[in-house]
Amino acid sequence: MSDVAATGISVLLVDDHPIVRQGYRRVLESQGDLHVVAEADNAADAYSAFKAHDPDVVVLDISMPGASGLEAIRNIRARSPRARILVFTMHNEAVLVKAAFGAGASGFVTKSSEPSAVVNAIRSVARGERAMSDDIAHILAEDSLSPTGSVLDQLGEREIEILRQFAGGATTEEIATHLNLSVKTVQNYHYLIKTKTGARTDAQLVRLAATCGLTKI
Amino acid sequence: MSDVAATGISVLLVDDHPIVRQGYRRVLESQGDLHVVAEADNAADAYSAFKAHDPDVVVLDISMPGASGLEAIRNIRARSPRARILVFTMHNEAVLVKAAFGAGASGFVTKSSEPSAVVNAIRSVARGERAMSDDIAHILAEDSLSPTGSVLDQLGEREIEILRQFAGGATTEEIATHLNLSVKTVQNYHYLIKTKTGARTDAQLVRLAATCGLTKI
DNA sequence: TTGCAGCTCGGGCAAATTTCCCAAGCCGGA
DNA sequence: TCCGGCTTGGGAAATTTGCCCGAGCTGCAA
Repeated sequence: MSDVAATGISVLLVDDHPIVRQGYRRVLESQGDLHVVAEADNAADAYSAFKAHDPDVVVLDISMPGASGLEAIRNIRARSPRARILVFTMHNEAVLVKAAFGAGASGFVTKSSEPSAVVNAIRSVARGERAMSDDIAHILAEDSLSPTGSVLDQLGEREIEILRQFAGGATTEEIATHLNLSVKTVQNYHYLIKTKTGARTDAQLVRLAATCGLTKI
Repeated sequence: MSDVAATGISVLLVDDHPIVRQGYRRVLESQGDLHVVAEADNAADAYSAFKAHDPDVVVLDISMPGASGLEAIRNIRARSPRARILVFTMHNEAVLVKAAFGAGASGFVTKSSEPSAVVNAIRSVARGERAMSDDIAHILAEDSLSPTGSVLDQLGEREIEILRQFAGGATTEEIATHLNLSVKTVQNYHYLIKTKTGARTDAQLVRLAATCGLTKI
């Protein structure tokens, strides 16, 4: 990590698609000061690659739906709190952004950003600054103005877990079994989640979970 | 299009994320024989870029859930039936693959493929051959062995319409009103669709509709 | 032409689920 | 300590599902 200005910025690239990784690698290395020292295609490998290479910045581009992205952030930060992690994803839900920063990310950039914005974000993060793309800033700004907050953060941990499993296609009984709860309790959560989120339909619930990155489709 | 061997292969890149596009561009151009002559980030632009540049191959990487990807394929093929289109996406549903080929795609490669597989697919498609990545071939093979066929084409027109509205978040009553049907009829369709598709849950139904491009999320 | 097959539309009725309302234990903060 | 929020579930009415049924229509094929 030492002298960034002199040695350039070492980057660990995490993305589950090989070609995408190769593409990013070329874009980043064409900048001169950015060097991709390792790649990974899943959370576990990302963690071991981080331990092995101690990069200045981790660019995390996993599809994110599962909590695996957040877990990867937490794992890395738990090991080395000075790690700089830039989340780079196509998702732009306020909840997800907040969750990422809460888990310890230093930056959040969407794929719709210009390449220059991305490399600048990497440099900012490497300097220890917080970074986010314009669209993310707007989304967070909107979110902070809305009195309701952002749909999902009005849900408790248990509610989120049940919503995730439900949106994943599990039946009420299956969820009850998984979580060792009474069917009645799961039914009540189901109802509670619907009223809290304002979803009138199971389908709306699934869409909500999907747009929030709670589940992938 | 003329002499591919001598002039190389001209490529139109369609993807909604600029950095992803730039990454692909670099990967492709490093091959020597592949030249990215234009880029587009949506279906409409893809069509006009195609008209303007008449590329040998269109590499189409839109996120695809919406039908816009299929429409882009149909539009381009309608204008010039000899167009070669290689779909390049993270989705790997058999229905989607079939739909893409049905719409006139020449190839289908997933993002989990190796970069070499992708560039080889582009070359194959440019030669007029059909191309698909190994995982897609397996998925189609599996699908062809399943007696059920491809999930959605066992549904009637009305069933598909009701599934679309349902997955879009409409209640049973709303659907009945929209289509001027009895609530009971819609309920019966709902049930029928579930049994036909094998979905045990409304959530699974929504996911099915989404992966089939019936609804976007 | 007849007849079969499949789609569309809905009734009926028991079983299951959802919808609300309520209560109790637990825990963290004021 | 007390309040508020999370978690866990019971109860009962209302609604929906699951499944079976019939009827009208269309197209296709014998």
